[in-house]
Amino acid sequence: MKIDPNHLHILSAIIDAGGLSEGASAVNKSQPSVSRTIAMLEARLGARLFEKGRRPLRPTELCLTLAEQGRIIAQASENAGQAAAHYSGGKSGTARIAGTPIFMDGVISNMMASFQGAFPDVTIHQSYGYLPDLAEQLNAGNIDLAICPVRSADVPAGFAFKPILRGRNVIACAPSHPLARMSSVKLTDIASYPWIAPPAGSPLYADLRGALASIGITDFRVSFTGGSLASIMSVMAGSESLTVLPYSVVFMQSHSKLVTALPVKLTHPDRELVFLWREDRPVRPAVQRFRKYLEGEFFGLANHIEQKGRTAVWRG
Amino acid sequence: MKIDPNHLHILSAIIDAGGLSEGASAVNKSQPSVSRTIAMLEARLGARLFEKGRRPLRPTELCLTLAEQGRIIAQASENAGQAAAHYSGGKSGTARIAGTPIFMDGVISNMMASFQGAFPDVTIHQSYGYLPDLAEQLNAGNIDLAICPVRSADVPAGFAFKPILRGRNVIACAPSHPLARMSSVKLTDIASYPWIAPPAGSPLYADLRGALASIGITDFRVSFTGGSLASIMSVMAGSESLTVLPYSVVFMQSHSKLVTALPVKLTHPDRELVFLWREDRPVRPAVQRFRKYLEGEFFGLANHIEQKGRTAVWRG
DNA sequence: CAGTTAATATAACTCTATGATATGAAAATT
DNA sequence: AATTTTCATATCATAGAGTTATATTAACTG
Repeated sequence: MKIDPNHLHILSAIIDAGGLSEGASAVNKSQPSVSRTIAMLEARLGARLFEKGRRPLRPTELCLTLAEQGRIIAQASENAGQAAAHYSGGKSGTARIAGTPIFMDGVISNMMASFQGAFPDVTIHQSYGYLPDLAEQLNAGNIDLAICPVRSADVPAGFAFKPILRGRNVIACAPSHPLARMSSVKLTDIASYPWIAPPAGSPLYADLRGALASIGITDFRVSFTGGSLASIMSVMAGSESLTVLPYSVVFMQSHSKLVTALPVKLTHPDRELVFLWREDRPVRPAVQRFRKYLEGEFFGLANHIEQKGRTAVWRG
Repeated sequence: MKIDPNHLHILSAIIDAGGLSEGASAVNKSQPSVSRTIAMLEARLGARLFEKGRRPLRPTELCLTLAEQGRIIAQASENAGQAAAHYSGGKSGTARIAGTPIFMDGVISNMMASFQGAFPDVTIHQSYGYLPDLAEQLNAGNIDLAICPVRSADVPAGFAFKPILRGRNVIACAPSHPLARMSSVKLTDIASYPWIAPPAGSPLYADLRGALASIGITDFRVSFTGGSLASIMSVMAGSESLTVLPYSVVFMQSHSKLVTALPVKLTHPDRELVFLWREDRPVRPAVQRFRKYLEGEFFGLANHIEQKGRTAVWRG
């Protein structure tokens, strides 16, 4: 015997509300509607659900048994509605994000942590890559959102993008570095220290060459290359090496007292940090919410950077 | 967001069956039907449930969440159907039965025990009473079925009844009783022993007087009166008292070695043991099944009684 | 890389179930 | 007995769900 889940739901509503009319309004239906529903159910079951001719409607034992299941159904339906609303509001779901390693580790990871605090039901899958790879992953549908520094003109066709931070590179070193205590840094001072080169293929590597060229340094010694942000930081802390990093990364990591920026004005790279996604694909709510969250974080970050950078870094 | 439980059920069926067409047949619907249902659901939710343009239908994470609830709903619905079928088949539910104490304790209780073994989900409420009280309880709807000895003509109006056993009383005593070893019992022997009188008001009490009168005994000494079957049996076992009991009771209790019937032929009472119920009230399946079960048991019992009684009791 | 196959989507139409309002009937209460 | 409360019934409109037939399209195959 197949019983319509809706009917069971109505049944439980009647029992719980303690009356046919009350039950009807509990499920947003009219009293005649549920009355007929019950009558049909009784006919199909071949058994009474309520004792005949008793005015405070008295449920049969079968009725109570079925109402029990109805309650389960109501709950499940409610849960489903909640889940859908949650999902549509971006409060649950999955966001798959990828970006260049230094930014992901140095900036985004912090923001992901606070996002997770606010939206614990959103699962974030993080991975790394540079522009060509990121574009490919987006095309394959393996990730939802990419974050990387790129020239607007270089954005491949078919992608939507949104700039979130202007590129601003600085020369970074350990706070204990001899140059870090000087109020102004001369180019000749810089030239004598070894350099940590970012991973080959990363935009930062090109930035390093460009930035040094802009201040007249064309010949420099590389003491360490490759590695993640964590290894760069470690090497920097234990040596007198210098490197070029986005100021946003230095800023976010400054609390760790492992890195500081030298007051040297480099020419800014012509790239911007942008969000990239496929414009033809629907954006899942969780991804949308995650992106909006990051945009907000980056907005605040950009202000802080402008403020502090002007006084502490670009004063020269 | 309110979601139709049926849709969730369909969703889970699709997931579990591993395809839209398979899912459709799993819920006894056509493929286009469920296809459209899914399309409508997606429209209402404003989110995809299956990834677009993938042929082995690939469910979205939201879809899986909702399908989970759908599975719960399917299960509940199934349970309800089972419960209804069980109930309609009389395999679950409640049967409220009442009868005269001696019969209930001496005969029915055994049958109830085996019935419970066969139908453990049927709840039996048992109570005691004599005809006037039983009729009242039936009228009030407090019990579903009464069992008591009654003359057909005495059945009150509005009641249906079904005879299940002809009245056959015997003189009962302990197996250790001096008379129990005699192959034929003379009236003068009987006259010298004390009697246990059944509860006043019970049909058996009248039977006792009538039975003894039929064999010429009008003056007898009552050593014990009232009490339940258990107390009568106890008193009988510890004394040389005699009593009158329905042979069915003696027969059913004979395994206990506490009681036996004397080979004395009493005139049978003009009452029969009958089922009584209100003919205007619907009979719940559990009650129906219980009554049918008892009828079967009594049919077998009647045969055994005829057989054994003829050789062991009424041989005189 | 056509061509085939299998699976899903769409179209067109029917019909049942459900919705609402108005109203009748009956139990419970006063 | 009158009144109130509560449930049942009648009638009609309509959305949803069912069907079959057919178009589309992803995946497979040689």
